[in-house]
Amino acid sequence: MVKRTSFEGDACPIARSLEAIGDWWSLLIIREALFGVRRFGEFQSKLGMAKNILSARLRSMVDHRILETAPASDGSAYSEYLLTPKGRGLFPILVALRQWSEEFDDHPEQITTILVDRAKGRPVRKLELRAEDGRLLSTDDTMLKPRPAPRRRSA
Amino acid sequence: MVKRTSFEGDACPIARSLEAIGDWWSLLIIREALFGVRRFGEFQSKLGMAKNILSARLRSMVDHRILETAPASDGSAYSEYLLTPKGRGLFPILVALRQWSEEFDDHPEQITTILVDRAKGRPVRKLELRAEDGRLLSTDDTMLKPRPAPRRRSA
DNA sequence: GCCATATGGTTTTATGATGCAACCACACAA
DNA sequence: TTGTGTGGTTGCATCATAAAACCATATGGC
Repeated sequence: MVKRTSFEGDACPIARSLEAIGDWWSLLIIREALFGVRRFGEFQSKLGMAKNILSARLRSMVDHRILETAPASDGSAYSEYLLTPKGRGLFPILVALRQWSEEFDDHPEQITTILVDRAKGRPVRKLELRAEDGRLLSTDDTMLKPRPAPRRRSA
Repeated sequence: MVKRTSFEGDACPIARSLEAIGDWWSLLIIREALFGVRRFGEFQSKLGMAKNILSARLRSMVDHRILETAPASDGSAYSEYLLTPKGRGLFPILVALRQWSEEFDDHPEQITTILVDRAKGRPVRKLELRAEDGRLLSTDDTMLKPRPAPRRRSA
């Protein structure tokens, strides 16, 4: 078998996320969905991707409960693709990708949009990772610990 | 030509990030690199991936200045792969992927590690997106604005 | 020095994934 | 009835990936 290796049973949560949205198009579909895109044709025209691939990705994300189909709001007989809470939970990942590009891209002048605070219209801050007590953490301030086994019922 | 569509010239910073690290393996390689892995063989054995693919990914990330090669620290005649600042800047993306899995995965009991604050050994908080004035922002509190054109020299 | 073995890759070959175009199904309008 | 637009599915060519074989360079024993 020469199939693409699956991360499905992997213990690493990063690998598990990539299993769901780590392909070439999924996050861009989510980006559009967060902007309010719902219809197949609208995804297809905005992203310029092949229709069969879009179809496969939408189906996969519905299977992963990132999207759900709804019976169409404008009366037409087709279905719409809406984000679930799990799908909206991808927002920080998109922000992190955006900010990495903004900070390190070799041609930042080609980036034409800014993410702003809707209330004030001012750019957002960089994503912050904090400790329980509120201290800002950088990479070196963190480490991985084995998770305590979930106790089954009582002790 | 039927090649995989490139996001290279895309104006969207998310697409630009995915162009560099949006493939199946790159982020897992970065994850290992953040843990201190430096050598080809070590990446290969820890990730269990094909050596040719690893070779191609390492080369690609060196091209993108995410990794850099160094002449080996332990005396052996081979080279090591070290993260650049741009590479270490991917850390928030990995944290975001991890936290999404922790929050929404269907089988969270399969996740065996926790990201903790090194100083206290306590789990970190969720990534926070804040406005300039410090307000916590959720998806709906944000929007995209066109970026003002970078002025060339004077006005 | 000479052979065995480990490390660090590259090459070869087979298959899965992707891209494009063509096709089908249905709704609606003329 | 025909035409048009939307929402897909199917076929086929090409690309990317996986697995294994292969090669080059150390390193170690003798």
